[in-house]
Amino acid sequence: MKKKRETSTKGSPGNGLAVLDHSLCFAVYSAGLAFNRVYKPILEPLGLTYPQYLVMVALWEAEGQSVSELGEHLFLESNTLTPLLKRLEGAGFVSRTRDKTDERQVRISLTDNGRGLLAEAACVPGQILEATGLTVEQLSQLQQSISSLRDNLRAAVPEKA
Amino acid sequence: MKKKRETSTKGSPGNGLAVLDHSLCFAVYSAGLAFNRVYKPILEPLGLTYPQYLVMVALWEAEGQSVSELGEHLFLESNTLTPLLKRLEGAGFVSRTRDKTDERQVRISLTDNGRGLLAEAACVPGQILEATGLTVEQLSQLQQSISSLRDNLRAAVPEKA
DNA sequence: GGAATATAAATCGCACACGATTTAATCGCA
DNA sequence: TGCGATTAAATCGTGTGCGATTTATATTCC
Repeated sequence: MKKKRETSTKGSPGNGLAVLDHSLCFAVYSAGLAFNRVYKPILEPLGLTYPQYLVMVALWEAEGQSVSELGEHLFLESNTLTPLLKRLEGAGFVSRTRDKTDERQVRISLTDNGRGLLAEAACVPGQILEATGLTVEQLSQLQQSISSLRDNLRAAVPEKA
Repeated sequence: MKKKRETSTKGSPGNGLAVLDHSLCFAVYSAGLAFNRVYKPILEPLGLTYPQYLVMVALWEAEGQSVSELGEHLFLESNTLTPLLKRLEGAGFVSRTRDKTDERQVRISLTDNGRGLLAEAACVPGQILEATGLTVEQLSQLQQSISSLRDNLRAAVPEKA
């Protein structure tokens, strides 16, 4: 009798798949933790956490984004970003001002300190690349695969709007 | 003049690499968030968060692990696990008892409810697999790449012990 | 123009992660 | 045997993530 192979992947675990895709989720989860631990000592001298660093990267690319726009880039919402941005403001890296033409929106600008931090952060990517132990080609390929996975996952969750 | 290729990847960003490896970190980060959002509505009926589910999976595989042993499997420490395990205990899924032969260790056992949850969770992996939109082959390959990346990253951080 | 609706941030509560410290138990070794 | 060193959990404080709600502003549409 040959091994049964379901035509649909939906439902019905119980073959060896459970461990496998636990493993993908867990791999992503634990890789995220590991990245955090690599970034922490590197970002600490700059006075940034990793999520704060991501926000700064986004702002170095495009200053003056609203909270929502930042959220679209980072896949975060105001309930996460607002307190984070207030900490960045408290640290003197950004300023938060209501949009004159739409007072509902808060525009995030860089302070001189915030812009200056870019130079200090210049050495960060190289250190991270080093820690990954990957070639640039592997890194690029993996980035594409994971981004694509992320987009699939996002598409699988009903829109919250 | 042919393109210069540093013999050492250390330091020296400024070429196009910065964006690239931001992107790998960010891909992992945002894929982790996305997985969480997929898991949340699936695990909610079971009364578990994703980290709690990981702990339960580890315990379904091997009951009676100490907090440290769980931590080695999940790459977490007691400062994270202790409160999480207390919540699982409060929910009636596990019991925490001091090891008789070494009272420093706390052994985590499953309650009948905790063991019974395995049957209810049987449908979870299939739903997650579905959400990834990947074939089993892609999934397996990606899992290996990311796990390997994680191990590289972990090796790059000095041991805390 | 004004009430109902929609939208953008902010707020609140809960559950992770994790550095740093504390508490309790065991081990090592003279 | 006993005491310093080591180890295992737990505790504490800070910073995310996020569901749910609230507040303030803008839009819609009659």
